[in-house]
This record gives sequence, C-alpha cells and structure tokens, in this order.
Amino acid sequence: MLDLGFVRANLGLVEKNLRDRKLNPTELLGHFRITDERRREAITRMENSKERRNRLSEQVGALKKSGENSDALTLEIRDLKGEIADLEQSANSYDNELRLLLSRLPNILRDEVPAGASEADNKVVKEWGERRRFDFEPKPHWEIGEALGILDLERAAKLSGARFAVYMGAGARLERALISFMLDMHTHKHGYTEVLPPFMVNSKSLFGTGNLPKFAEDLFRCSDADAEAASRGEYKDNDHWLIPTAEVPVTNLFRDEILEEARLPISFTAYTPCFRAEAGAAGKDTRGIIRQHQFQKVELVKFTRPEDSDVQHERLTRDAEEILEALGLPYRRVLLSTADTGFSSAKTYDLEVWLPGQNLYREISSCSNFDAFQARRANIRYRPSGPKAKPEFVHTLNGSGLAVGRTWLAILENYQQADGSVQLPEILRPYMGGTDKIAREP
RNA sequence: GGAGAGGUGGCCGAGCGGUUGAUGGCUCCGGUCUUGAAAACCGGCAUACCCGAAAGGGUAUCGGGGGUUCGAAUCCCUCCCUCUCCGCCA
Repeated sequence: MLDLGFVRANLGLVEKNLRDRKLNPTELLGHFRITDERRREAITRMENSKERRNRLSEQVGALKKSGENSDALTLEIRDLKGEIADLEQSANSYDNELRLLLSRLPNILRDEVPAGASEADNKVVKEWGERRRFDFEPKPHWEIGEALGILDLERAAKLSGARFAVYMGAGARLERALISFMLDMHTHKHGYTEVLPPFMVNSKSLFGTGNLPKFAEDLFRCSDADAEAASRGEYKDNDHWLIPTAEVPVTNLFRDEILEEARLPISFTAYTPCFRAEAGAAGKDTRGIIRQHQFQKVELVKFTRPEDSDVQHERLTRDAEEILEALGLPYRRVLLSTADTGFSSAKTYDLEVWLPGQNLYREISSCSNFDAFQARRANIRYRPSGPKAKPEFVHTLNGSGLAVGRTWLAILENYQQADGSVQLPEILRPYMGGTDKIAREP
C-alpha cells in the first residue's frame, strides 16, 4: 500500500505509474481527489462534534462533583449524540472508500524498470549455461515422465481434476530430493533460516502481502472465508485460505511487530505447497505440469532496512540462480517491464530455465523488491538506532528459490537420454540414495 | 469440544465508571559526574488521522466489534487469542 500523504502529494507520479503499468488511471484513481476531500471534511465535522460532547461531558462531571444540577447539559449531549452518529457514519464510509481505493493502487516502479506494453518488453539481463545439443529429438517432460512411470496425470485428474499431478516412485523422491537440496543450500551456504509455516492463512495476512483485495479470484478459500467481504475491504483474522505461496505466511510473521535494527537483514527460506486457482488461465499451459493448482516451492524472504533492499535484492536473486547453476540448468535472468511487474513489486527479476523438450525458456523463479509496500500493509517496522529512534517500515523482498515442480520437469527435459532414462545432476545423487539416473523399472 | 484464568504503551506491570494516553519499573535517547566506561542523578520518549504556514490544537486507540452511560481501560454482550485442567485425536 502506498502512503496516503504520498499519494495526495504525488498524484501525478501515481497516475504516471498506473499508465506505465498499462492500468487505467481513471478507473483506479478516478475520485481520489474528491473522496479525499470529502473524507477530510466529514472527519473534521465529526471530530468537532465529538470535541463539544467531550467538553460538555466534562462539565457534567464537574457539576455532579459539586452537587449541582446537570440535567440541561445532559439533554444537550443527548441531542448531540444523534448528530455524532450520523457524522460518524458518513466519515467512516468515506474513510473506507478511500482506504479501499488506496489498497488497490499498485506499488511505484523503480526508474530502472524498462517501459513496456507486455512481457515481450522484458529485458534479458543475463544468460547462463550452455544448452545441451541432443543427438535425438528431445521430448517434453510429460512424455518422459509418463514413459518412466514417475508422473501420472490421468489418475491425478481422477483424484482432483485438471491441473494436478501424482508423482510416483523415483518421481516422488526427486521432488523430495529437490526440496531438501534447495533448503540445505539456502540454509548452509546462503545464511537463511528455515521456516515451516502454516499452509492456510487468514485474510489479514493476504491483505498484508497484497493478495487481497485485488486477487481473491486467484486463491482457494475454505468455507469460513468470505471473498465478498474481502472485496469490501474487510479482513478477518479467523478465516482460512490456502496459501498461494510461502511468501504470505512468512512475510506476515512480523505483521504488527517492531524489529530491532541489529536483527536486520532477516533471511528466511520455506518449503510449502502452493495453491492457485489459476482463474483466467483457462486453456493456457494445459500440457504437463507447468501450471498446476498445487505445486511445491522453496521460497526466499528477506526483511531489510530501506537502504539495504537493493543490494539484498541482487543477493537474493543470486541465491536462487546458484541453485540452477548447481543443477547445471541453463537459464537467463529477465528484468520485468513496467507492464509485467506484479502489483506489490517495485522491481522484479524473473529467472527462466531452458526447456529443450519444448524449445523455450520458462519462468522458474520470480525475485521481487517490494520496498515498504507490503510492510505498510502488514505494519512491519523496525526501530533505527540513533537519536531519531522512531519506528520505520522495513523493506520486504522475496523470490522463489526455486519452484520445485518446474525444476523437476527442467531436469527431466535437460537430462533426458536417448533410451528414455534421465541422468541425475551430480549434486542431487546423495539425495537420491546414490543413484545416478532414473530409468524405467523392469 | 468442555471448564476456569487472562489479554493494558518497545518490554514488565498498576489501574477496575469521572480532566487517565493511562501510576511505577525496565529498555532506549539527551545531559551532569568521570581520563573513559559503569553506577548514581536530572530530563526526554506511543501511534494514526483531522485542522493549522507554523506554533499549536483536536479526535481515536488499554485484543477486535457492538452496547449501557452525560462520561468506560474500568460495567454488559459477542468474537478472537494465550495459559491451566478435562475430553478427543494424527
């Protein structure tokens, strides 16, 4: 969320930011000025009436104390009460309207984010690794997986419908191996603390990371969660939604807290399944396990001082890249354009892995700097040391380190052999019981 | 799920209808003292919003919401959370 005072003072900039993101400023910002004015007017009138009530009430107290009659004042206050209730209602309604408006405004993009109209304008800033040359026609992962008997999409559909997967045998173990390998690397080598958070969160948490109110349709919710209420700006702490990413529970760990500066930066890594409704993605990526309602992911989350977030963003992105490098998977780093950068993010790098079976690069990680945008929504602050010592919002960052399902399929496609087996990258072998390949069981 | 106890400022902890944003202690910040530090002493220290050029003023906030009252941290209702005991359970 942007700061109200900031939006008021920089309306032009906010509007430009919306245009850069290819969003509609009229729709999102339409009555900001008017709503803001009406809200302030209503608040001022309400507070003036309350002040009068408080003064009169004080006088009643004084009269009662000295044993004098206070009936006249009491009656006057009674009249005031109705007036206050009306003013309060109107002030609240303008206040809610403005807050909802504010909460739907995306983060301000960094200057270095390339201008663009779509993902086609994303900028490749780096390429790593050599694409393997095959002496046979490389297959897509769904063919390799089904043939090896380690991926069963048909039975998954029977169990749960489209966009689910069942991993079998070495396939299941490979998923688990990848999770362990990634967590080990991030905790041992990159200095992250491992977290195992709940896989369900309340709507307050989803507001904190920016998933609500705008993206309710992307989420799976439990029977106690009310999407309608969330769209009105009501966020509960006792309802349940399935997490779309570990970013939500992990970022919200410090919601409504003040951190000691000496603790920063804080780096967490978490493995969780992720649940996404994928509304609006109908017909997209229907083959294989590219786009699932449930997938596993190892996430990286950082909390930093404002002045450190850019450096930490680079570092976090490197931490994710090192997983790909350790696995020997060719990838490229892409700086997302203004149109493709997510709602809460000020700047995002995507890592795209090479998939020879489909002859394309595919997103496998997304690493973002959110500035104070999430911290403001979730009220996550730190106390700077020194004479000023006033709490300030931290900066939050996160990135996939990596999406496990997509890593799984990248290994199948990149390491497939002519005989249908899949060679395992050296570094994974200890996690796979010492075997060096996945082959069809005889 | 049932019974009981409790949720107060960065932390601990008083207050249990009347100028209480809230006693006190700790932490933190500034100062005195000291060669320096510690100790001691003095002073300062919540947040958001509204009005105001500013100085300053106002409103709200004692887990959340609602109610009673001229007036609520204090009384009532309700929800949430924590702790203890019982039950159930992977």
